[in-house]
Amino acid sequence: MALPREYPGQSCAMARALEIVGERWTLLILRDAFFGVRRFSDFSRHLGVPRAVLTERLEFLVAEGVFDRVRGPRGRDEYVVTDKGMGLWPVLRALGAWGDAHYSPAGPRRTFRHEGCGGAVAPGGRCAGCGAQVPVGATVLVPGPGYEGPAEGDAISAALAEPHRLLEALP
Amino acid sequence: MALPREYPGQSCAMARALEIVGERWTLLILRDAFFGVRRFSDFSRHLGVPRAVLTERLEFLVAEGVFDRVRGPRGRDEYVVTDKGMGLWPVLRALGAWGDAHYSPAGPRRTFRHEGCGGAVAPGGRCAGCGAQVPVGATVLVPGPGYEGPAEGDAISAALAEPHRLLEALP
DNA sequence: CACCGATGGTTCGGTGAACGAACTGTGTGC
DNA sequence: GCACACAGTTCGTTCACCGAACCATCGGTG
Repeated sequence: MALPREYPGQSCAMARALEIVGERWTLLILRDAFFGVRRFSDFSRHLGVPRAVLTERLEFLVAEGVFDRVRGPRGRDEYVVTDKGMGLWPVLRALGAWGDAHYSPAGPRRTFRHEGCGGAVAPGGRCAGCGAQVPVGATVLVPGPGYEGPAEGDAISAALAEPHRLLEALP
Repeated sequence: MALPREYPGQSCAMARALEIVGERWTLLILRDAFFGVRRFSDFSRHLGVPRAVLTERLEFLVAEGVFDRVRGPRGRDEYVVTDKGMGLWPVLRALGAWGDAHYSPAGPRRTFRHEGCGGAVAPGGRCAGCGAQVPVGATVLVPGPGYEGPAEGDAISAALAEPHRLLEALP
């Protein structure tokens, strides 16, 4: 049988992309990585994904060149987004924009601003202030009006609630 | 236990969106719908998805307001994308752009053009010809240099190979 | 009218993935 | 040496996906 991640017979770029990032948890792992999460246990704690699944997903994403596994300080492995992985930011941004538009009556839970200029970054990546196309690394994540506060006793979601640049490692 | 489609504890717009469209097959069903597929048997034949799964997905997407179920000609049910569903086009477009960039060495398999103007539509939705933001319904799907031809004996993929407007019912 | 094929499903047994809890190994810091 | 955090692995259970077969309805055709 075809592997469950495959979509046999679909010679389509969207299907091909979904074979890489379409499995359960994968896009949320990637979202956390954009938000600055890098370590196995931080992904695990913040997402609540079974550890075996997390191992398998990280392994696969490294093999596909979406993540790099690097030795961080104190001998800990860190998973960082590659250039290829950064190409997936528009996908996550579009998903978030749709989710906010239809399931956040109080307004967006997170907003994105152009570092320096400070203008709001539209889902397409354009800055409403200066009109520039903002690269992922120059985007600052700021809680929006619909933000509901961090989960109880979760250091990761508390750190995510502070404004910070995308892809920058959390403290 | 939490329903399998859920991501418990994630108060995030992306997670919320993935609870709607993150299950296996859902985004491919939606892609086909944008390309003009509307009937149960056409989805089934073209995607090869198990019929029980297709039933469940269509039902759920109708309940969530992504599809409308309407009585088509000759008493057949048709599933058409709602305004809310159209909001997901940027997600699919971004996925396809990433898939093309990294897994289509011969160039994109499909391209998108601005109806009338004829300019290429960028993943963000802007027309390279006239600079306008192109609505989904004014986008024309055209096979690109990486297109590999329709699957053998598949009337649906043959119809998809002809240039046509998005969301317009196939012949 | 009886028949027939297409449509739009439902049912059902088998299989593989996800789940969660427990366990293991490995590298620091004290 | 010892404790602890980190980064997994193992394992039994549960659940969704799979594919094949079955069923009801509708529209035409003889």
